[in-house]
Amino acid sequence: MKLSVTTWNINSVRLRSDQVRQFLENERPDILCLQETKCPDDKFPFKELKSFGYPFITNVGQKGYNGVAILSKYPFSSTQVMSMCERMDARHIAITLAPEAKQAAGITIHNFYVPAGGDIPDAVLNPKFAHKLQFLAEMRAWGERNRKLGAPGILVGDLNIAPLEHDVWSHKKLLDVVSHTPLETETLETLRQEAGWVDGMRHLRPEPEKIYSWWSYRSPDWAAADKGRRLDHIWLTEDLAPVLKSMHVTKETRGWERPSDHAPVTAILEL
DNA sequence: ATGGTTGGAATCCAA
Repeated sequence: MKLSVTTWNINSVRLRSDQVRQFLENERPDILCLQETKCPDDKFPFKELKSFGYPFITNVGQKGYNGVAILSKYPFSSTQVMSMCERMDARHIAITLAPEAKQAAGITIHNFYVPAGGDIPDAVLNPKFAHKLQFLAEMRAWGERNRKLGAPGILVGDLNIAPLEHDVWSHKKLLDVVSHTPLETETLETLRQEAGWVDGMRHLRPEPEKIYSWWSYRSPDWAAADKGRRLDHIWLTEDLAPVLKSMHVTKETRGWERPSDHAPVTAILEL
């Protein structure tokens, strides 16, 4: 069987629920992980999203900021929410697929939304950058514990870091820009490798191919300028790497009217 | 060197 998983920072699920519908109609992934839903739990559009053919939904939200959700065609046997940095921030949610998901049963899918980190890449001058580093430190500690469980897993999300040289439009120009500083990129690569995750996109499409999933709203002609960054990731435990068949970015959505600044990233596995 | 845009909530903050 095929299992397809998409991650998409939607930047307001209520404003863009019709774009979610259009994307799901076009691609029909089995699982859709959303970040930045920006929606308190009592206003989350469960019914509407279910009507798109995804009867199993889990969500953790908050008013105005953050928020993560997972839509699934298959039932899950458990859900999990981690509180990071001792805050109530809704930045993680996970599911484990139930027996009805057949060969995919038992796979856990973690959906993360890493803090953006503000503008100044200095933890002393900028508390938001300090928060990002603390979040990464907690992800590292969690990743090591998680690896010892030895369970098959997929980690997706807006990690707000473009780790490799060809994950940004200009490596040199972005070395001092939050999301591509050596401190961030090295920290992310180290925690990924320590926890045994394979970067799905680069596993199939190694450098020097340029791959982006985000284009700033501030660029007047984002498509022509193409000053993108690969901030959205799908990582797999090593046992799942051999069954990863394809990875793609749906750049089309970035050209839709009133788009999210992030495009969906999808992995297709053959289990 | 600077400012550029967006969403949500409240007249600014986070991205």
